[in-house]
Amino acid sequence: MRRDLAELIGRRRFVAAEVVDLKVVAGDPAALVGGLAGRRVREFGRLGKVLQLALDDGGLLLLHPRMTGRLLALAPAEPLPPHARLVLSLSSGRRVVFDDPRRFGRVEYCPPGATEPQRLTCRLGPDALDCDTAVVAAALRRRRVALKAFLLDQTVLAGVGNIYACEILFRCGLHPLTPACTLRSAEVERLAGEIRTVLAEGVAYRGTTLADYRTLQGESGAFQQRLQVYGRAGEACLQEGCGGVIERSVIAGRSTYHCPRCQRSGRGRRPATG
DNA sequence: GATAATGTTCGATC
DNA sequence: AGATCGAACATTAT
Repeated sequence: MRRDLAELIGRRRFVAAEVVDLKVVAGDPAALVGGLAGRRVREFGRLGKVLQLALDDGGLLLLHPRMTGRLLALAPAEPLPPHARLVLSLSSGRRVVFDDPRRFGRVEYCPPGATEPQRLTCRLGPDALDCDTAVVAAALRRRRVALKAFLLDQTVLAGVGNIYACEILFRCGLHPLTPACTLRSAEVERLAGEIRTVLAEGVAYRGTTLADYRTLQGESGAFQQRLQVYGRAGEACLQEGCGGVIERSVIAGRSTYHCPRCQRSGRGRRPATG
């Protein structure tokens, strides 16, 4: 999303911002509208799942798409999509709309020199895409939580969501219930490596489109074709010669998928093997 | 009509 | 303090 947006917007100015649904703004909608007018983006950044646009006057525009939010580039005369929440008009005449059926997504405007903490990013740990193995190792050591919950905790590492958490643990051969602090050093290295690899692959495949996600140009991602466990409950494990059947469970309140034969480092909490 | 969904936050309870 | 759980948020699709 960050790369597509940087390409589309570039050095063009925002000529207007329209808040279609007040709920999308965390903070003051009028401040956002007034603060964006006439500004251009100095830097297109991102931390975890949050887009960070640094403006030329020191202001900041943050956006978190949550479950179903997406940014769409509109053709010149194209009508707004049915769930438009925010519309940004550019000096090129083009418009970018934040479309979000479930209305969980949020945008936040921070004026230049703001003293208040940024609501969308202030609790985030370091970014997961280029996470440092030593940082992951230190965080793992301190926590007894299930690995699945560990990966979803955005204060530890920012950016791993439910789909990628399942895929990362499968590739590591680690059971999702394994307590974080029990990993051996080889497993720690493997986990940190797969976090980086799986996320990079997700980016290369332009995301995972199960139903809602679209690129800025409205195209579906392709990583859903690469999923090995997510959403595959009852189906055969894809690992050559495994013969296991993918199971679904709920960990940290989220659907979790794993192969009971490939992922067995449960340290006593794994299901009976028979 | 019931269920589940790519995410986060808050309150209650251990 | 940490963890854990459920509920809440809101809408759509199956």
